[in-house]
Amino acid sequence: MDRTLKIDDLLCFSLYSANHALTRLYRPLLAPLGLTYPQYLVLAALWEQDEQKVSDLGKRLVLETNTLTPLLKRMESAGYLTRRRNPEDERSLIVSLTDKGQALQAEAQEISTCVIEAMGGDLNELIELRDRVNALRARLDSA
Amino acid sequence: MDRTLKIDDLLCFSLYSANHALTRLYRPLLAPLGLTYPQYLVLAALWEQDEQKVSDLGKRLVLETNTLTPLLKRMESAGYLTRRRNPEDERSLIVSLTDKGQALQAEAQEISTCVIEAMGGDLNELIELRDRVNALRARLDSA
DNA sequence: TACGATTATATCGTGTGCGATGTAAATGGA
DNA sequence: TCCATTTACATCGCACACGATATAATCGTA
Repeated sequence: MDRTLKIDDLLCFSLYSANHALTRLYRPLLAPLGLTYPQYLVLAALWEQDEQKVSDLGKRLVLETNTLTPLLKRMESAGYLTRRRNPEDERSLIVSLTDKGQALQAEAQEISTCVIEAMGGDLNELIELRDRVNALRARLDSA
Repeated sequence: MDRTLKIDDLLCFSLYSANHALTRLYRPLLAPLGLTYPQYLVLAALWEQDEQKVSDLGKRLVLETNTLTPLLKRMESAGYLTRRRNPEDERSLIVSLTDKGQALQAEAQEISTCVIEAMGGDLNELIELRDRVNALRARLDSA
């Protein structure tokens, strides 16, 4: 019997669906902060390393400028970050956290706790799953 | 040391990013058929069981009617399926494959082969990963 | 049977994602 | 120096995804 067809569809659908479930989980947690999940990821990237170029954020999050530019403008309007031209290369734009953007990191700790709670399982299991999913993503990216 | 913060973000980001990578993988494979990945999932659901109500598809794919209605209309325009009122309950709509929609199942076999190839690894590993991701999704849905 | 509540789908607005294309700054020979 | 090429970001159009809301059909119950 050929098991080929279903496995692919179902693993793909698992990831698709788990991703939606996560977004649904984050939505009410982030809504009070006026953030969407992709916006939260941008903040997380900037908490890790402030003052990044748009292209750096794009590499880190694997998003194109046609996604990032309007997203960053919305976050700038909301007062979470600033965008200024790079004096050393006027083509590029440097994205920096505002005080308000910095301050959110503390609240994010609580959100993380909620999310881990909802994901159940122990941390080791989650870490192992993360590594396996990352390995799959790496294979897909190099394909 | 508190490892709490990063793990959550990175597992969530892993899923988010792996999902995007999969979509990018499918795009060029589905483009010749004029299909998007969510549309392909609808076809897959109908190949499994034809003549489903919109609400059935919504449950299967975990999508709301505000997503499905326009998507199904596009697929109807493309000639892959038909939408007709349920004579037994005029509120509901029955979605059925056309011959053209049925015929695509054969081509999907090739796409699956490409996708499994790109995901590398052996089938057992992919199946195990699928089960773990599904278990996570189940925990998230019940939270 | 009348009618408020429920159910199934549709519509609207906003925010991603991304292919295709545009624009300005920087780069690299000839 | 000149100018074609490349690079970095912006803009446009289309397709999800979903909260909020609308509408029509059905159901439940007095």
